[in-house]
Amino acid sequence: MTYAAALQALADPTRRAILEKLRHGPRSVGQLAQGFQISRPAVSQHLRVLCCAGLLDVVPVGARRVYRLRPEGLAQLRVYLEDLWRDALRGFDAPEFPAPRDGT
Amino acid sequence: MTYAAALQALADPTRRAILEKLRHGPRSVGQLAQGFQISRPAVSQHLRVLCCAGLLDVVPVGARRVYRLRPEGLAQLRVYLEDLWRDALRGFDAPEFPAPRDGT
DNA sequence: ACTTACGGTAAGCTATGACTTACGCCGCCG
DNA sequence: CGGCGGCGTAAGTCATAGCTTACCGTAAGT
Repeated sequence: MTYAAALQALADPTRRAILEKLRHGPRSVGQLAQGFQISRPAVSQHLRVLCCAGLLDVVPVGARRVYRLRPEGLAQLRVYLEDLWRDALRGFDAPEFPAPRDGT
Repeated sequence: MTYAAALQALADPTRRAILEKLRHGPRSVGQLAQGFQISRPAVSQHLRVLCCAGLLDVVPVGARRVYRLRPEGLAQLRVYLEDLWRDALRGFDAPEFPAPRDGT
C-alpha cells in the first residue's frame, strides 16, 4: 500500500517540478531550490515528503545532501496504475449495470 | 499535462476507494455511496473531481447516473509515470553530481 | 578555533479541500 | 398528476497542507 503516500506526494505541482529536475540526474538541495519562487526550507519540506513516499533517496556529500530519484518507489505506483488500467480496459460497456437491488 | 489533475484526484483515499469499487464494473451513485461513512453528497463531489480529472465518465440510466472507469485518463498517467520511471532507472549512480558551481 | 556555506527543524499563518445540511431538479410509478 | 426516489449544487464549518521566518547543527576552509 506504499503507493498511497507516493500518490499524495505526486499530487503537488512543486514536488513534481522537483522530480522533473531530478530526471536529469542527482541534485543538491541548493541546486533544486534555484529557480523556485518558494524559500529553501519549503523545498526541504517537499524533499522530506518525497523521501517518505519512497520516491527519493539522499546521500550526504560533504556538507551537502544530494537527492536522487528512487526507481523502486515509482515501480510500485506503476504496478498499481497498470493494474487499475487493465481493469478499466476490460470495458464494461454494458449500458446496463449490476442490478441496484443487489447491495454490492 | 492532464495527468496533473489525475494525480491530484488520486491523492485522496476516498476517491481511490471509489475507483476500487468501479474496478468491478460500472456503479450508480447510490451503490457507490453504500459502505462509506461519509454522506452521499460528499461522494457526489468526489465523483465530480474524478470526472474532471478524466478518470471517470457518466451515463444517465433513467433517474440514475452510472459511473465507469475511463481507461484513457489512466493511460496518460501511465505514460507520465513510465517515462519518469525510465529516467530514474538510468541510474545516475555517480556519488558525484553536477558541479555545484554550475548554476544549472 | 573562528567563520561561512549548507540544510534540516520549529512555530505560526493562511488558503484550500473535504465534509455536512439544506435545497431544487428530474425521471418514474401509482 | 401528485408523490417519491435518485443526485447534483450551494453555503458554511473545520482540519490540514504548504508557506514563511527564525534558529540550530554540522562540514569544510583558513
